[in-house]
Amino acid sequence: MATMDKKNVSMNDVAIAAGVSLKTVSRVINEPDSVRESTRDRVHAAMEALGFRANFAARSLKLGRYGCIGVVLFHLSGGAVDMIDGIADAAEERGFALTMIKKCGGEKMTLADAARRMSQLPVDGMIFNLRQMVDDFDSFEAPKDLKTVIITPMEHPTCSTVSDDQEGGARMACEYFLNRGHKNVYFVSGKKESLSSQCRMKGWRAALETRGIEPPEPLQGDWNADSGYAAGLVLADKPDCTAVLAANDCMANGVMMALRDKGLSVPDDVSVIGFDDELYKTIPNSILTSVKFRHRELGIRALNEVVAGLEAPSSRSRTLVSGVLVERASVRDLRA
Amino acid sequence: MATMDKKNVSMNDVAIAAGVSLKTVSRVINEPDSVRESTRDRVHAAMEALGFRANFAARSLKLGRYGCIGVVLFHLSGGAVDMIDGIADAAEERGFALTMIKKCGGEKMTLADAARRMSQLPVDGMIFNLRQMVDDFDSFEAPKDLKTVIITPMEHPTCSTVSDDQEGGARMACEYFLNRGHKNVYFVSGKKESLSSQCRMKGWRAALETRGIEPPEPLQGDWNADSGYAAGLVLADKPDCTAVLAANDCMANGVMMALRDKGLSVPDDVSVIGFDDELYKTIPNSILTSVKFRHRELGIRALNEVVAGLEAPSSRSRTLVSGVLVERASVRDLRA
DNA sequence: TAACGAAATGACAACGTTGTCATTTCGCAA
DNA sequence: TTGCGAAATGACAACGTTGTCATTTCGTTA
Repeated sequence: MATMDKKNVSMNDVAIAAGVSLKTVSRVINEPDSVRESTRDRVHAAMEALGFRANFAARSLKLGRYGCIGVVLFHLSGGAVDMIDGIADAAEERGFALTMIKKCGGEKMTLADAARRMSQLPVDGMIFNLRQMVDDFDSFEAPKDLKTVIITPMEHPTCSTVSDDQEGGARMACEYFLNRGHKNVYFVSGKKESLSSQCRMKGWRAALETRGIEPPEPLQGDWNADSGYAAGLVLADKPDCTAVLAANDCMANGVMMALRDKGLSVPDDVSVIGFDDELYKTIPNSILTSVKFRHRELGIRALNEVVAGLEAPSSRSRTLVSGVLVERASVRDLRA
Repeated sequence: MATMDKKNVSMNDVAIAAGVSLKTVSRVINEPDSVRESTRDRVHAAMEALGFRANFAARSLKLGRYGCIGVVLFHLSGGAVDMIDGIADAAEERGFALTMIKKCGGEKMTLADAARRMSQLPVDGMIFNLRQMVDDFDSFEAPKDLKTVIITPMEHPTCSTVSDDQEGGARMACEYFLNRGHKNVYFVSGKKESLSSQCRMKGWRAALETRGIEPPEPLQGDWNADSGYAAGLVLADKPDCTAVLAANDCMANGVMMALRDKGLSVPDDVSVIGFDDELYKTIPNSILTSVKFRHRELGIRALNEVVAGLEAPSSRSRTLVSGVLVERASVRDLRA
């Protein structure tokens, strides 16, 4: 039995109900201190009574900004949760909301298409979460008035980028092996098209070559344990294989299981390192040493980068978030 | 060296450049067929030349809607990725974008607070992803003009809800045991505050009681493998324990490892079922039978429910998305 | 009490679209 | 050519805010 007069209650309605001008209502919302307390109370009472809610569209139209950051998901993988979590938290902290769309697969998976769609939405800047290669990566130009940050390990000619230091993480793991007397490191990759996998492989290769070691042929996996197991069976037969770097923990676990099934011990016979440090969730007393990336931190950095660039959309920076080696017992020190 | 005249190009600028009226530009965008082809081309050319992008705020203000659905994340867990994926896909398909905010922990974690924030943002309706209890759940009333769907296993007095049928899934798993001759089923729970865990436990209890079986004391876990391992050590000593239902796959794996370490075989001595069907990703040749929930489907349903209710925000419905039992080899048929 | 500066409030335009309704232009038959 | 209905286009208001500037009210001092 409340007011059914109009669909939405406007500031004007509140103003009339409170016996003040529209502008005063506006002030109560935006600069409360400039309104006398008695007036303010009256307005608040009227807002409450009428169920007033400020109109986002009108406000944004006048202000020329939205208070929203766009997020484009090109790909949704496990690590993405933590990253989104970081983005969302950082956004909340800075008073921004997120506007999200998904552009997976299909012809539409280009940066240009995503940017076109985003720029029709309420956003002051945007973040692209790109985990695979897209056709127009190099040729893409972001809208000049919309700060754009791409989460990708590749460098972009005009946009800011943020990434885990996947390459550095892989290098770190290799050096960890080599510093403990291992003469070579085998590598089990993830899916071919994954940029993460490619970067991890690149880092592995670089680390070996730096030491003058010829990298052996990498084994192709698909992120899942079964492919790691298959790789492990092959590796078990290589007498020179004392160290294996797997592109994620699941495959590393597969490798370890295969080695054991072949009568080899980890770490006594073969040492193993994985990525993502998530095996402990699934395996009790897990011994797997693993390179962990701080996805949450990544998201936070990406958001901060966008917000920092709102005033200067054409600025460009490159941020790398380093990984951490979580040491457990899966690596043997051959020097001992 | 392009136009630096104004910050943003408006329809009016395009109209002048194309030598038509502002309204004609509007028509080119919204009802192209009502504009002569030659005129249309001229306008398109002008839009291209000036880099015109329609202003979201002005458009929404006039139309009275945003084309965005709000999503509130109260909690961000593993299954949430797939759910968000489903929501995003369904939204994309129906031409909606998502407006997302996070409300985790703290005093602010009430439905009322989330609704207040959301209703200041560009949204036509909203989805709350609620995996834990909040104080004001029962007393909460959604804004009358904003369709609200809550993803939660609990029924809500006024809002539509969507949920996995966690209870049914647990019941299904128990009956699977009982139908194969098991006389009792032990249960390993997840974290106490988790609604999922509570519902799974409820279903387990109900299934046993329906058959006149007194449910044994449930074992308290925390979702991770180590807690499952601890539970497994306890269960290994119970002579009447032939069947274990663990509230997720990680703990189920912990249980299995403990049983094996105690010299018991799965499934010969003890049968095990888990939840979420994700062990195969981490364990090669996994034998764990598991109840899988279709999180993606859940997200799709939630979004569709919101969109369907946009015109009638006060409508209310309850949707349950059933789980699926993925059969592997971890359950022994005692009748055989 | 008068005069004054500061504080509080108000009137009005503007943001960039779309809806309404009026006007112009077009194609075609007489 | 003229006339006519339909198609194409345009003028103007409106959506609900906030910024600008003018006006009113207040508290203080002379």
